[in-house]
Amino acid sequence: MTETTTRQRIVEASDLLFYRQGYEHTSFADIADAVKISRGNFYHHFKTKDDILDAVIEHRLATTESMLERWEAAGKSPVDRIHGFIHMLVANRRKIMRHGCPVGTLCTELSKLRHPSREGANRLFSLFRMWLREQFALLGRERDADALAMHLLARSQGIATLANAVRDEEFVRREVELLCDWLQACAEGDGCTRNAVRHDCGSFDTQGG
Amino acid sequence: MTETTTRQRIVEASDLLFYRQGYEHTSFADIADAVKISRGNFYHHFKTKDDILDAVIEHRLATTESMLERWEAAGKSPVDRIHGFIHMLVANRRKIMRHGCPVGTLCTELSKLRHPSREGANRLFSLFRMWLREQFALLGRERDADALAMHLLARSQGIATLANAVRDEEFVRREVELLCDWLQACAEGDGCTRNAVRHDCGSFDTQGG
DNA sequence: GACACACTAGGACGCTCGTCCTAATTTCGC
DNA sequence: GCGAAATTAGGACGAGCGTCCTAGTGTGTC
Repeated sequence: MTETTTRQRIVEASDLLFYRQGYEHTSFADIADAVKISRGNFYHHFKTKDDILDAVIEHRLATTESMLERWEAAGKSPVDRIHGFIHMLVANRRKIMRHGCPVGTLCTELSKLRHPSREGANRLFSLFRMWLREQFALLGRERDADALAMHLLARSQGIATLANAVRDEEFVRREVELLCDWLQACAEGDGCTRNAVRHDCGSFDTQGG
Repeated sequence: MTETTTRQRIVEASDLLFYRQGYEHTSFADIADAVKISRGNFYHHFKTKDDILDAVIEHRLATTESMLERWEAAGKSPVDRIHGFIHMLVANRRKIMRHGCPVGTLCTELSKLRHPSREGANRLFSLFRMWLREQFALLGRERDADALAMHLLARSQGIATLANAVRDEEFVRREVELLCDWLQACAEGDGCTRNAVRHDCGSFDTQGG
């Protein structure tokens, strides 16, 4: 009882701190302060800091999954549901401008740290990717559903990264409207994966390591 | 002479390490190993680690500026030059898949650390932004040149972030082709900032923050 | 009331970090 | 060649880190 409560509080406080300050920059002391327990008490709930990270990732996976299920139930059409995804950028714009996207920034940090849980964090991306892919398939875009999902994910990540850097709310608004236009176009079939003329920009160079 | 050389070597080694491992995760010992000098020797060249970071940012600003000047000279038309920017994603795709975008990941990290040099790093974004804005203006898009520049920056950032997460070269190739299509459309006037029908996705919610 | 067990507090441990000091070595103008 | 300045090496220092131990407190069972 109190075990799960304290553990839960540790996970949720860590979740927030990892998001705001980054994983590496958050210390046991920070978490202990937030949860108001003694530092030595951690060992009873988590063996190592990495264990806390894993619990945070599991927690995020669970909340994301249930959020997607809610969207699934709430949206009447695939367009509605994808629109719900896009709308996240608007609803959370203040957090995003302050701390970036929780998923993207965590994956980026763990990648730099070459952290074992890197792949675990990537599963958060996969969750969104699979869900979006399904929505685009329902939209009649079975053939390029995955490409469309990845495209939307990338656009969202880019908006979050730049919004965090320049802190421009108008920019977020503008880009979200563009995404809505794009979604509309997707629904009408003339979407965006390789619809127009081809340039010769596909010839890859070999420099760079 | 040897002063500037050693200092230069410290800056360049730090530049690379900050990119690969992140600023916080890189220690004096790491840099000393890379430059092959003793740890105590740093103090003669830089007072603090933050000073090294500032020097690295200045160094990146300088190299970026000269790169943009080279593009300026090499590209025959604005489309050519913007295409050069987009092509960066292809030329550096391996580095990007391994470590993300040098500019974006640094800005994101310094933002989380609430680091004083955060704004300095953002100037790297500004450099690209102003350059791209000028190119779009020359393309006859004076009125929305800045929006187009920001849009392209965001798309690039998103591609870099996701490429780093999923490590999918085909994804990069595909998205770069989409960017080329988009650039072509921009050049033909029917670009992308608010061209299509309007949805009601502009009504901002107030939750979050 | 005794016992087992979950939980907590506080601090010790060894390590790495950024910083800073001092002494040796090199460089270079004169 | 000499002296001053620049440069280097090596290590000391205190602080903060993640980890781990131990003693103490509560709680429920028989």
